[in-house]
Amino acid sequence: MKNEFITSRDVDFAKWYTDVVKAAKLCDYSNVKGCVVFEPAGYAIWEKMQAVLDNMFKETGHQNVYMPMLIPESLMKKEGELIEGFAPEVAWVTYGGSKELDERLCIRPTSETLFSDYFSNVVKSYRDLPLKYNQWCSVMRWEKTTRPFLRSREFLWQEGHTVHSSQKEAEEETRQMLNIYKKFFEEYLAIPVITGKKTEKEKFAGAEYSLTIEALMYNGVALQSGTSHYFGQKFSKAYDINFVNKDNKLEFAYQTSWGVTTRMIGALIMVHSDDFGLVLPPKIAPKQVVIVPIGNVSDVVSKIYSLLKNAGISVYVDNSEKSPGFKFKDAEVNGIPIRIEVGERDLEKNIYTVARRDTHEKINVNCDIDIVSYVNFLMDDIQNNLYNRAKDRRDKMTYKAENVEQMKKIIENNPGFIIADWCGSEECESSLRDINGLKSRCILEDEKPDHNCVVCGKKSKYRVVWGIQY
RNA sequence: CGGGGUGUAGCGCAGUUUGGUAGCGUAUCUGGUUUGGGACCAGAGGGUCGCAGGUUCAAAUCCUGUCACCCCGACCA
Repeated sequence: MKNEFITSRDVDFAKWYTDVVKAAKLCDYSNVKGCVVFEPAGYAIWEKMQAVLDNMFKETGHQNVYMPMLIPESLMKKEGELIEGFAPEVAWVTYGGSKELDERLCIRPTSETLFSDYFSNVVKSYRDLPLKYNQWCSVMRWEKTTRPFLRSREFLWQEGHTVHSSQKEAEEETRQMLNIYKKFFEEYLAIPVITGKKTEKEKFAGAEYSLTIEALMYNGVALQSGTSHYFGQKFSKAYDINFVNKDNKLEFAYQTSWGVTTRMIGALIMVHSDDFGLVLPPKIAPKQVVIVPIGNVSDVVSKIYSLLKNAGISVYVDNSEKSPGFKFKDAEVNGIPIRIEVGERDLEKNIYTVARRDTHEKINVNCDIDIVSYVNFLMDDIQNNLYNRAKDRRDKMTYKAENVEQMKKIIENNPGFIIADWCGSEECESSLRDINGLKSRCILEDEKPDHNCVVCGKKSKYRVVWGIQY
């Protein structure tokens, strides 16, 4: 029954992942390692994500802008931690035509420097603040190992950059954007996430602190899915972004940045999809319903099609020359949430056969029911089912550990999230890397540690989620 | 950067040991018959065998070099 072109995810997860990507035609490899071609099916998912997020950003007072792709080396180097963090993976432009450039230009790996430089020019007074900007663009990081959507050299993302006149307001912004990401993941992508603070070692280069949303994939591997950074005055001091405050004193501004990427497409695959191919939550699926006609049924098909389309449901009819069986498999591999089979044999009995992608259930539906309400009901149910299924799995794969031995045992048997208390020392944190590359995912801010440090046994400062990451 | 592997039709592969006309499956195209879980028959098109050099009457095959990609480590927002 399962798709013969797709390796089972329980046999070889990495192969399964690329099989699903290829079978659903989400992207194709290009001539440059780590740079992929986004094919229509993959780009449509991104456009849907963009539409929802962009609306959320605008509702919270953000405006879109666009910064250059190239950053002069001198500008890039003004803030020390950032360049130190990104230096190994930036790509440089050294020639303009045939002439070697006096100063080389880096292809943006992230745009803090450009935004900060711009902000320093335009921010004069507290009356100019806050500035709440976002840009949709691609960035480049010269990664050594690459995988479609999860880690590529060029990837698409949004990066929000804001400037505020007070620490409080900037920190509130950092929280707000993290919550927007959490809401987007849980309500639209149907992916439950853990939120928390990155450790000093894992935080963004140049940030005072970084907040993160962490999701757990089907195979128990963690995926850093979105981050929101509080910069305090680090960049404003390096780039001279100051303003006259209400007391007529010069003050450095407070900044944030936050971003999510096309990696979210990878998360959708690794959380929801199965051995039949892609599975998409209805709220993010570019195509929500497919109608498969069997035999001479065009009148009924066009009636259902119009009803659904006029109700704002994304529906298409598979009128290709292929056999019905092929169309069923095709709808499955492409992750269409609902398939309506309209066949002569069924119509004699006054029914349609409706198949849902998440459970593979086939339902006989009476032709007299209100098809629009039924499809809407089913989409809600699929959306909820996908979320609950992912959450149950994540909860089952979330463990507690009190010492290194327990952590080892857990990771070697069933990878997942491990909750364990930690003293806060970088030595203890780093030493856990020896266990299959175990890293801290985030500090749980709302929970207090009640055990000693898993590594050194001294008093704990934090309760931390650990995991193996992509 | 270290260890291993692979480059042959769009995709998946055989052929390399032992040098001798470039093959198979699938996809594509044409015609016909089909349609309830990846239809069938007949025909057709498609190749710098990763690249460069060498040995040879003759190289996908042997030798040397080189490049790319994949996997495992290391490294890494």
